Amino acid sequence: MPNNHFKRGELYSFITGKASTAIARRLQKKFNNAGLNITIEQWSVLYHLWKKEGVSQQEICNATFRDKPSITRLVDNLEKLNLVKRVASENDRRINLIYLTKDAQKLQEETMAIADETLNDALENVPTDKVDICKEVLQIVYDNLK
Amino acid sequence: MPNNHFKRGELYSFITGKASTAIARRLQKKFNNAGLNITIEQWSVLYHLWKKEGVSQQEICNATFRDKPSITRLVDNLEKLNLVKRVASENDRRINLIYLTKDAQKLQEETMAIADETLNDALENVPTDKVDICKEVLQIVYDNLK
DNA sequence: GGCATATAGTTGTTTGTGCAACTATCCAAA
DNA sequence: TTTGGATAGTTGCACAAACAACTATATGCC
Repeated sequence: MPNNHFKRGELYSFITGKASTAIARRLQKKFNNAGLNITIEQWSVLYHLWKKEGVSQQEICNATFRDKPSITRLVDNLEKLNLVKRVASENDRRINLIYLTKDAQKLQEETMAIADETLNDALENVPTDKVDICKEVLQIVYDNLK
Repeated sequence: MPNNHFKRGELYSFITGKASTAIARRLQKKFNNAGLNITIEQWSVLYHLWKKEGVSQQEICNATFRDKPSITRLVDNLEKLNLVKRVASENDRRINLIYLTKDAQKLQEETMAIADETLNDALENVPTDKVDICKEVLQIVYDNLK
């Protein structure tokens, strides 16, 4: 039995990711309270577009660890909210390049401040070095399963 | 600025819980490959019932960090699969007590072995002390946001 | 007893996810 | 140049989560 064997009683909360669920719920509530009419999933797509826009849906899939149908529908909903636009690529007509609208640009500052605040809430009383170890472990877990 | 302030570029994967998502997907695949026709969410309910059955739906809500409608529907689906039964409480007719069927009892050994295996896959090359720190951090995060 | 309030559970709606099947386009090799 | 395989994106389906609104039952207080 390897020394990293997990005790059964602890399986559950690790698998369900209750901590990340709690963070997501808190962030969503703060968006709602601020009158921001977007879901955290939509926000996570905008998050990547603020870093780099004019990317294909496939690139968004890779960046956000989602499959193609999920991104199709998130982009559909973001388009309905007038936050992004699909623009057919001239070089390759299979590709939609996704661009931000002015409305979406306006959201960046406010939502990022709320997200910062949320993570500060979450990590209160957690020493920085332990946060670093936690991130390291989660990254290895992700790589192990990729 | 508190010393636990999170750098913006790292917000995202923490919030989305990509590690726990990856674990969940791996576990679901192993269930499917083993011909087990249940979702991980259904399994997470069974997981608690194996520890203690004959509990109310509300108790399952608390144990699994879900709201009541989610549990209503998970129990609906588990009932359709003939894995649990709702039994009206005699003391309090508002309450459904949830019991496992024989079919569900048979699933315990096999699915727990698969879950163990999945976590061993996930935690390969992660030293035990770092796993412990990670769990500790995630627990504090959860408590901070509760 | 009767009423207000709390609690247990259900239902409807919107949104998101994962999978499979599908269309359209591109590219490379015969 | 045609054809076969790869890639980008969409659609249908089943399942799940969050929220609000609802029903039914229990409880505590007058």
